[in-house]
Amino acid sequence: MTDFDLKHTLECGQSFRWQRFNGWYYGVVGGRLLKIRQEDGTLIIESSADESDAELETFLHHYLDLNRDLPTILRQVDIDDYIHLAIETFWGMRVLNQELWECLASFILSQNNNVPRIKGIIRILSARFGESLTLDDQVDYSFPPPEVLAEAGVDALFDCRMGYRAPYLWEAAASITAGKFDMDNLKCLPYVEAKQELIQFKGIGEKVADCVCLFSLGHIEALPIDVWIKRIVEQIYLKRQATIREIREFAQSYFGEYLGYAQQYLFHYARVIGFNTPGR
DNA sequence: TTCCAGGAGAGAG
DNA sequence: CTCTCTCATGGA
Repeated sequence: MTDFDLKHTLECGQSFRWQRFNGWYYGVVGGRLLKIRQEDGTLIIESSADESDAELETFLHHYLDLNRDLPTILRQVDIDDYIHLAIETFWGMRVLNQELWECLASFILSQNNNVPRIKGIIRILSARFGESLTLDDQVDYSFPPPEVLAEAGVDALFDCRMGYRAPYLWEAAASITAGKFDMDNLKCLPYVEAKQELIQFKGIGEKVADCVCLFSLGHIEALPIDVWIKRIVEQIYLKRQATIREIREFAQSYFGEYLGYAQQYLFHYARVIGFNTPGR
């Protein structure tokens, strides 16, 4: 395994489920609690589930997006000094393929919210409605499926401190439980159609739909435009205020088909390092 | 105290 | 179509 960095991949704000402890990353994926550590080119993994190494490896290869040719992608978007620094700094960071329902639900909760608090809400939600999983002395909880949250009711969700987003999450859970929305079909649709379907949910707009397309459905051309991406494009590239549409049109023509990957490097770099363009 | 966060819906114009 | 106001929460 090459061109992969576990730390950057799990800490760049695309997933809300991983936490570092004693040099390991613990997280729940696919109903199992995992602990992972990277030593140079190899990953050391333990699972709470009773499964074969081959099974786990296949799952993780897809989840961590290891099947994609990262150098080719990064070479293609490495076209100016600022993103070059981002790529250099976070080389090996990959865009995850997260589970659809958890990703959709998580990003409904993400609107007008910050990463630490999103993580907190998801932790409460999982602890209250998920199933307990144990690995070593660590305990965590699976993400509750739609039918469990639909059954729980809006008030119970509101008690998880998610504020006005509670009815959005509940309606999505109820609609999926009632069979009004086909999650498997969504995985088969091309980017533009998948995004269009996602926007039908109350509480999912263009930005959250793009997050689901990028972080779960494998559409690496998707561009979620949040306050950070808006600031980056305005300050670093356009050097003026711009509308969401202008930002999208610029970014698509500038970065091309791997826009989603470019976006994640820019997002993480701006948040962690800042907006200073390399003096030259 | 006010501002901000991986925004979106409702209403006005 | 675009612009503005509002929404619950907690940390800075």
